[in-house]
Amino acid sequence: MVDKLDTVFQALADPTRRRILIMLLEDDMAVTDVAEPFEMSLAAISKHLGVLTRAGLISQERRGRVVWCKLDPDALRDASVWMQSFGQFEPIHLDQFELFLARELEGNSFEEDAENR
Amino acid sequence: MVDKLDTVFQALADPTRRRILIMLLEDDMAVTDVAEPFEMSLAAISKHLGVLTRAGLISQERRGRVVWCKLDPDALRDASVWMQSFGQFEPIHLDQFELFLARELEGNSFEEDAENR
DNA sequence: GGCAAATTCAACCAATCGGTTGACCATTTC
DNA sequence: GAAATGGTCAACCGATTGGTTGAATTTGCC
Repeated sequence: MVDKLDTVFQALADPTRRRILIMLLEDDMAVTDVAEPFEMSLAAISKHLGVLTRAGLISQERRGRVVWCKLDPDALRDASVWMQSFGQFEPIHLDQFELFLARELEGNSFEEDAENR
Repeated sequence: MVDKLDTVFQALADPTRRRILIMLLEDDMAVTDVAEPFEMSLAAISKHLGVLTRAGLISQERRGRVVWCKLDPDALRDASVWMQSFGQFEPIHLDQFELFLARELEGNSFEEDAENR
C-alpha cells in the first residue's frame, strides 16, 4: 500500500534527480546526454531515470537504440497541489483542505484513485 | 553537502509524516497525542517528529514535561515554490526559472543561503 | 520522597538506497 | 558480419531508513 505521493516526493528528495528534471525542462534528452554532465556512471543515471519514470515524473520512449526522456508534469502537479495547500495555509486552515482530508484520512483511497485515473 | 530541499522532500515522502502534518494543520499537539491514532510505538513517532523538525517543517517546544509540536510553514513554502515552478511550467519554460537555475546549477549555494536567512 | 507520565536514547533489525562494475542486448555503421 | 554505440541488467557494497524493545531522563503529583 504505497501512496503515489510517496514515490513522487521520494523521487524529488535526491539532488541528482531534481537536476535531471531541471535539465528536461529545456528539452527532451537521450539517456546518454542526461548522464553527460554528471560525475557518475551511466548505469547510476539509468537508475535515477527509472525512479523518475516510476514516480510518473518523466516518461521514456525508445526510438531506435536511443531512449528519449521527457518531463511528465501530471504527477508533479499532483504533488504541487498537495504542497500549495500547505504553503498557503497561514490565513485559512481547513477550507481549501477538506477534500484532501476526506481522501487521505477517512477514505484513505488514494491508491484506488490513482488506479482509476 | 546536503541541500535543504533534500531533507524537506525526504520528510514528505513518508505517509505517516504527511499524516502528522495534516493533523498539525488543525492545531498544535503534544507528542503523545500525535502518536495516539497511529499503530506504532511512541518512539517511532518521536523519530518521525525529529525528521520533520530537522527538515524545518515543524518546530517543537518543551513546556514542562510535554513537548508541543507546531507546523512551521516556511520550509514547506520553499519546497512549494520549487514545485509550483514545475507544476505550471507548461506554457513558459525558462522565464520563471532563471533565478532557480542560477542558484542550483551554477552557484550551488543553497546551503549558504539558508544559513544567511 | 516516591510513583506515574511524557519523551528520548541506544541498540538492534530487515529493507531500501545510491552507487559501482562487468556482462549483456539492441541497433546502427562501416 | 564485425565493431561501435546506447542502454539495461545483475550482483554487490556501505549507508540510511523505518521500525522494534528496553532503559534512562525529566517533570508533575500525592
